[in-house]
Amino acid sequence: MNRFKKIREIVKKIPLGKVCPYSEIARFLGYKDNRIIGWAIYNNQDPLVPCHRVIKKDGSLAEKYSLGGWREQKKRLVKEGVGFLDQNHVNLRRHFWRPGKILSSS
DNA sequence: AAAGTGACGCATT
DNA sequence: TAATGCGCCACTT
Repeated sequence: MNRFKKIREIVKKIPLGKVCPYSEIARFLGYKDNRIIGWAIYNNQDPLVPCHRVIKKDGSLAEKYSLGGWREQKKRLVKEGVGFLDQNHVNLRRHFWRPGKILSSS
């Protein structure tokens, strides 16, 4: 049931300085609809959920970042050391992370 | 209770 | 190459 909750749990596990695409989270949890990831953190006020580390698969940021738009999101990421190739494209080569890493790291 | 809405991503046209 | 359609779930009204 609480897929949203599950999703947020995953998002919480994204390490500092890393980013994770919506689709990876969805796939990890067995969901076919990537949109639910965004919905799960839409208007999310929980500071424990680093929703700014969740991005689109091509590295671009969601335009409707709830806490101030993608520019704010970018600011947060840069602050964590995440590099950008373009104005709204994360350097996935360096900062890509996927939920599966939880398994290999523990 | 039913319908609308909402941070995506891929296949097809 | 760009635009459109589908997938499919929880929350709000």
